[in-house]
Amino acid sequence: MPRKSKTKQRSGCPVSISLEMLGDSWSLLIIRDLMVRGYHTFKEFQESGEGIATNILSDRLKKLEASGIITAEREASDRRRVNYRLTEKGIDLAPVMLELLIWGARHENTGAPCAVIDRMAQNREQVLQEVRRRWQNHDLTPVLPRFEN
Amino acid sequence: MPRKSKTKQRSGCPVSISLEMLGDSWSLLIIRDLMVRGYHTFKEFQESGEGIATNILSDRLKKLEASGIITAEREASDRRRVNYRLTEKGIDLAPVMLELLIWGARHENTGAPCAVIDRMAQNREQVLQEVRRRWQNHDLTPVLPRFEN
DNA sequence: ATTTTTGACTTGCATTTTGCAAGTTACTTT
DNA sequence: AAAGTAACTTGCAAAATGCAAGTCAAAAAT
Repeated sequence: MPRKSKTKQRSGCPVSISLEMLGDSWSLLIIRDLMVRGYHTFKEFQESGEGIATNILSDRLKKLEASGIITAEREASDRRRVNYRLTEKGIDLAPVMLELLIWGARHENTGAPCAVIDRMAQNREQVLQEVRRRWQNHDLTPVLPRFEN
Repeated sequence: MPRKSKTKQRSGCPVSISLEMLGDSWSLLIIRDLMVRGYHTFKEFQESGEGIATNILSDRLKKLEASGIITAEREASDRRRVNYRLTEKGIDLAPVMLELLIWGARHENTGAPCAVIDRMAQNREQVLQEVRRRWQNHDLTPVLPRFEN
């Protein structure tokens, strides 16, 4: 009785495979923190305002690392700290993130000012270039602030 | 003791709010079926190759309807059938879907031929226009086939 | 050089969500 | 009238999640 796999059969559709990695409520929020807020430590994610539990955060970081979306590296100057960083594969999610942001802002009452979002929607390519530039330069200046409620 | 809400406090960030509606493994797959495959009935979603359980499918359809992303309407010619359809808000998810598709195809071994995806990535606007055109015309011709595994 | 604090996790346990099989109900077809 | 079909429900076990508390190594404070 060689039954190894958990019978979780999904199709080979790219969308389906993407969702196997990203299809939960937390993964993309962590990626947002890394991508547009310049967060890069456990504590920052934890305090990012969404209220993620530490065990779940720990689990998601592991899974994202296993998927090759982020890397984890201990800081040289303070060995307690772990620095999380997007890989190339991770930063390539910027277009998905941007479209999700624009969609949410357009169809829901969010804490984000419409003017800001409209301008981003008008200049998608520019925004994406800027996000990628900061990633390359290890520039942790936030692209967007926290939208408080 | 007026404690109504389940203390589920999330931030006002558009991404967070979007994920409250879409952040699970099934919702976006149903939307994909509606958007690019021309599926529109319970049975079609069920047989779409991802193996969703009927109780979950039923639940997600309700939630998507409650979020204003889809509508449900009984067919006149066969009152058993319920026709699901994307709303404007729903079809506006096309850019998110497209970017998710491109990302998945680029970074994972999917069942989708690279040439097809590359061409889509090169002509994003055209693809989006076509998707929207079909939606407007109630044209159920699939934009993409099922990528078998 | 101890003690305290900090960052990044585990662990235990109750609650919630999911997956699966088996109904059920309202039509339609034969 | 009987059989089939579409869209669900229901019941229950298994898995995932949320919450509070604890661990552990490294750094800061005393």
